[in-house]
Amino acid sequence: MNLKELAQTLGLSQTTVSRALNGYPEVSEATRERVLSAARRFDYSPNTRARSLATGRSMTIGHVIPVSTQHEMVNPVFGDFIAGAGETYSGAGYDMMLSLVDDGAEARVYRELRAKGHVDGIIVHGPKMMEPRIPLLTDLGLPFVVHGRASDVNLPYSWLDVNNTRAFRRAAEFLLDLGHRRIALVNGLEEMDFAHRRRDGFEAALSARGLQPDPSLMRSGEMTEVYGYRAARDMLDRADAPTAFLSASMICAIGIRRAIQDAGLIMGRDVSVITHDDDLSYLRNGDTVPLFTATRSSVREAGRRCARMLLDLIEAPGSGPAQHLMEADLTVGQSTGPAPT
Amino acid sequence: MNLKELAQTLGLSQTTVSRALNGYPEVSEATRERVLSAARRFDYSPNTRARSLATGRSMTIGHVIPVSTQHEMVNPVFGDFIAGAGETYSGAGYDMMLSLVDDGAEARVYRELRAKGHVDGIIVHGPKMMEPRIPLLTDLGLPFVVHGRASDVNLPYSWLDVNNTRAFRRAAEFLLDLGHRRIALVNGLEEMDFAHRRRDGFEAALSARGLQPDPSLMRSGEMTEVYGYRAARDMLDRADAPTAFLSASMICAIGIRRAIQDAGLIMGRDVSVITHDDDLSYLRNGDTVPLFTATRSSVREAGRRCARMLLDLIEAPGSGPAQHLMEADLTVGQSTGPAPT
DNA sequence: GACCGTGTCCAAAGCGCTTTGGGGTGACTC
DNA sequence: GAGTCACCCCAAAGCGCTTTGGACACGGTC
Repeated sequence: MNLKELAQTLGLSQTTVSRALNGYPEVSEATRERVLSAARRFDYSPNTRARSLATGRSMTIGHVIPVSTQHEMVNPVFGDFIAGAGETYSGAGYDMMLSLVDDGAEARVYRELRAKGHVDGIIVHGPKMMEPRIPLLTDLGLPFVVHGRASDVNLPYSWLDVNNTRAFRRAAEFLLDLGHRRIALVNGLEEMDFAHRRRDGFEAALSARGLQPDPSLMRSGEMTEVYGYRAARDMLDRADAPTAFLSASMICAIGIRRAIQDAGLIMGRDVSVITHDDDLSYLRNGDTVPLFTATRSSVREAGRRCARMLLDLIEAPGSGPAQHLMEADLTVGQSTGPAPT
Repeated sequence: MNLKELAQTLGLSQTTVSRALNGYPEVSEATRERVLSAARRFDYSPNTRARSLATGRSMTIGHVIPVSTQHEMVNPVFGDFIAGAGETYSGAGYDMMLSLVDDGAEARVYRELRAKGHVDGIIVHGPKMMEPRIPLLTDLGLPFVVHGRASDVNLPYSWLDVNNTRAFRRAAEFLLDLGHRRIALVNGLEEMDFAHRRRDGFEAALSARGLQPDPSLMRSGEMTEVYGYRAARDMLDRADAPTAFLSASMICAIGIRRAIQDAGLIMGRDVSVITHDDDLSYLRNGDTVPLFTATRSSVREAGRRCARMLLDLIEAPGSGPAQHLMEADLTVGQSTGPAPT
């Protein structure tokens, strides 16, 4: 059933039917009722392609996920982020489009998305420190919101980020207060902006206590379980092993815990661990008592808010870029304790 | 830049330009070259909405993800599945659309997708045993492929599934061969078809050895770390604790491992664990030596193949439904050993 | 009665593309 | 030299919707 047929059935023009359905005032209440009930009866809903061709709006948001072919890794927070964003979209009548793009081919994809008119806006995932996508999208005039930030970009743009620096600074201070002096950082890839900021926070905390960060206690890599395990295993094998770990993600932390156990040590007693916790639905941090001491910030909530920001940007284009910084809260769990003497 | 402008610039008609770009034979090679190079130069790519309005094909595949509002859980395998499917799509010029739908509202969403003409086909995720979506989609005439199967549906339809029954049967036999007699099953939600099949395989293995499955050793729930932990903790606390666990997912298994350790036991010596392993990119099963003995089947590969099946179905509608069963292989890791005497 | 709103509806253009149904040109046959 | 093909190209219709620019009727004003 399309508009034409529906109009014919009702003995009305397409114009009137369209207006009735879209809530325009130029149509009497009686007619509107008649149209609406017929639309329901015949299960009519307007063809999106035709509509968006006519309006110039696609009512679709694009998510471009960089997939590095070397690593073949899909960020595990992605599902939760999408779930949050999806809630906002479906409430507002938007659809969500996913493009998985090889690292590096992003420029082409953005240009295409723009030219094809496929999306009204874009969420940028996984910004690096110097993020060429930001000037590119600004240039293309496509509304976008970055999940995260890019330190080395000077343009104004919309972003939503967790206060990574402060979170990791506090976490490090917490460990220092417990007497730990040799603290390891098992970080994400440091070309990623968030990882860089976390390292900054970590180093700032050490420096404030007059400690030199030890490069041999800092690792950077993709946040898998195996990476966490190897990094921790490696450092624990040393004579001057760290007494505490700061981990970039729950998954890493699970690897670190495994390494601690394999070394015959006990987490929370012999070795302390603090991790960042994205509050993933399938990987909650313990039960009533948190398993890990953690800096927590819900990535699902981030998804909801990013989406909201983007829709606002699309619907009020004049409003200019907005920024939003979420604070992570430090919850104390069983994985930390005083430094062994 | 749109087709009209491009045609004007070249001094050709829209028809010719369109045909040149789409590889029709009615246009000379010289002209085609001229058109293609101009298209590149002006960064032209056809407006998808207009094109799909004209062709009746949207070149988009829909993924409808059920999100139960009670559980708020996004299946962690989802990211990897999508990554696999995405590879196939982008190779074939298809886009991917995601709809997150409250459990139960799916019927409405499918109808809408159909009426709006938004997608050419659909991947059905997470089929239950009696899956109303299958008759519905058949009825709507929308091509679809199910990732998984639905035991209680008698219509012919396309699916791709892992041989869950055999995988769990083999895993259970492996444990039985090691002398285990009290084996626990930490299963997924048993209304899900895959969980049901796994249970079948498990029970079949026991029965074949003349053992009665003990209902108090079988749990069913959403496959989170905490669920695995609780289930195992619970059972290990009993006087007649199981000596082995069969786990529905890596994430569960991590929880089970934690419970074993908390109970002061050693995995692989005191208690054995076999898990199903979806080969997630961020959660590889150990390093050179597999951590867990596992039935492994790559969900990313499943995504690739499901997508391929769907595209085939769309491009050759007459071909009828296809089925594909993937076998999981059993890899032996450090988590299993002879039953303690 | 002429004029002006106001409320309700409609015809037709246009969004950017594909595709149908020719049309013109030159080479080749007989 | 007329007829026949290829070959290359074009004008225009149509996909299903929104939106512009009226048209028409009816009541109220002066």
